Amino acid sequence: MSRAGLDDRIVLEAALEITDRGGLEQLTLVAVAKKLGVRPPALYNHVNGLPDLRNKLMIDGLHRLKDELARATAGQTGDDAVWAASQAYLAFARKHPGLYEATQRPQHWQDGDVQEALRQLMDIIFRIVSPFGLDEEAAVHTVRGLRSLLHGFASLEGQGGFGMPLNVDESFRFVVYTFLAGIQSR
Amino acid sequence: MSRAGLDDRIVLEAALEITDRGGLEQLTLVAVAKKLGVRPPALYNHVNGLPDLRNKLMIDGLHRLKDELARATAGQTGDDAVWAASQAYLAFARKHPGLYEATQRPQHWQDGDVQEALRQLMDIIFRIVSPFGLDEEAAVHTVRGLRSLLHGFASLEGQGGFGMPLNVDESFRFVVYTFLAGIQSR
DNA sequence: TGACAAAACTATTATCATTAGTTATTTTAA
DNA sequence: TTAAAATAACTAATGATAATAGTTTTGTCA
Repeated sequence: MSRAGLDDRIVLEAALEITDRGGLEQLTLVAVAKKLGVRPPALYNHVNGLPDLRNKLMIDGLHRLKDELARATAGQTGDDAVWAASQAYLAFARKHPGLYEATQRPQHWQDGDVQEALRQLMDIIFRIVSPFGLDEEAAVHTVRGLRSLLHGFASLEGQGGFGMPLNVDESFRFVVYTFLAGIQSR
Repeated sequence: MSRAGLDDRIVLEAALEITDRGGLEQLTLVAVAKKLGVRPPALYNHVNGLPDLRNKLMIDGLHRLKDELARATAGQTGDDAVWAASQAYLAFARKHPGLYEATQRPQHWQDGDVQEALRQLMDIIFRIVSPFGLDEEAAVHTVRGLRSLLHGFASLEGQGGFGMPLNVDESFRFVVYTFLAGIQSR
């Protein structure tokens, strides 16, 4: 029988690779087990079924995204910070399409760990817009707008939704700075 | 045996209701068959398997969305047209969460009917921003931004992603007009 | 070294999509 | 009006997947 020496982390890592390669739909226990050279039931020693695996993937993705945003914006402020965060956000979605997709699945938002990961992510975004000196309501609106813009762009691009033959990076810059200009003009 | 009197349209309608009620994940042939009082294989007389059904749902959703946008913006221009289209877009995503979700699945974007439906949808959005007198590149950037904003907002809201206790409709107005203000300031 | 916990296994059940082959019902055309 | 063809449904069977139960092997530690 010779143990495979699995581990929660190893299982998650395998799930991540499968998901980034083929999308969240490709993530099955059979696929993970095959990748790890093990029979599907063996995974239940490390993960509580497929929904739990998806959930862990979501939490992992949220933490990674938060870390990327924190790193990218360290020491920056104002428009620069927003632009740095935007670039980091899109880069993350591009580098980890499956993980990013997993991050956007609301199935388990009642889960405590998910909520905590989300809270930390939101914290960072609020901190990024705080130098704009907006009142509390406007700050919430602005954060919602920024999230919408970033998620919408990443999501559409990931789906191949931008068909026109025009550089996508330029569009991204245009779009983020347009939104920033709109904020300034209020 | 007494025929059930099915029909492509009836099957699609049943699929739509199931999807809007429980999300795209809930759409199974078993569920559709049960709803129609029929055994699953009977559906193959009207639909070429589950992928085809999802595809038809996508096309149907794109056409409906396009029609809503066209209707909402008829006779309007400038910021008013953008705002009217934005409201119609969000209203559609709210009224048909499952159908909207199906619309955003890129699985079959090589399908000719899907491309045609998308083209028509894009046509309308381009027509809406055309009065802004942007050059060709800026128009593409702007359309990409508007789509990102609308899709991102609809998607996040649909996932329950806006947790703060602040009116979501106000945020939507704020966000759309902020983007518009950004366009003007360029 | 022997007991126990952990990790893997086999076997099984249930759900779903799909295909093959069959039967009943319409529709069409002679 | 009726026989043939097309259509719509069915039953049965297969294959993929998730999940559970029960068993066996492997480490670890007192």
